[in-house]
Amino acid sequence: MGLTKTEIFTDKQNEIALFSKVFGHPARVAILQHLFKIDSCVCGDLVNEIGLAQPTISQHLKELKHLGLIKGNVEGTSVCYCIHKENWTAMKTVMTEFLNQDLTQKEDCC
Amino acid sequence: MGLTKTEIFTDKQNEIALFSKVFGHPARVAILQHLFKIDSCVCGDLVNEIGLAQPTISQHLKELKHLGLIKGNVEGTSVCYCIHKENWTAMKTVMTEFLNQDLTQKEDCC
DNA sequence: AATATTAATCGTAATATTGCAATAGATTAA
DNA sequence: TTAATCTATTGCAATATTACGATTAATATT
Repeated sequence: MGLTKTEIFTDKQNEIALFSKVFGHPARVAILQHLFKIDSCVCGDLVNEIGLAQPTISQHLKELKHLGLIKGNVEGTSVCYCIHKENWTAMKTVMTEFLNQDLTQKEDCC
Repeated sequence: MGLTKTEIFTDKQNEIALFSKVFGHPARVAILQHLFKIDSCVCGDLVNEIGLAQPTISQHLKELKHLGLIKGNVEGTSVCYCIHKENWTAMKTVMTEFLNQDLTQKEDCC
């Protein structure tokens, strides 16, 4: 099959999975970290920064953009990318709620 | 190719990607949420709780176990699973650091 | 011992992902 | 206009993931 049965899960569960999926590749993690690190926006130097071919980087950027975590702005022949702050914050809320589920109440049964 | 070039990324980036990848499927999210919700440990009723076949659940459990986020304990014919608290906390530290990268300093350039 | 119960593994089909060469599109410079 | 530069898209090959039926393994019950 190779096809995830999204319909049997809640919207929240699917949302968490979608965000996680996009973080599930080190290139996308590296792209995001670089966008956070650099003060000004970053264009095609992501290709130099990360050691992948230009079409590959472009594809990863597309996925990040599709989820709304980054935005791109055309500047001459190059495109300036940066973190979409509002959406990043919203994503963080969802993910943090998932990660911070309460561990304290249960005793260790295993 | 379908093969991630892990060698060109840092250990941290690969670690974040691995954790995220395991959260990148709603069934695994649902399993973890259920393990958090139930006081006592949970065995094969995950198959009933989530609408997937037993081998599929078993496979997802295996991945979660492989990353160390859950542990399983044989109890008679059934197996009792629960969150691996120490490892979950360690994972949370890594993921939170990634999610909480500073947004405040940069002005919106896009 | 024979049977039932539960979970793991194997095998396989369908689909998704990753990566890149080649190409196309868009903008700037000469 | 032509050439140069940068990014997106297309097409494809290799690999990974998802899901499940069939089977196996292990323990419990009778």
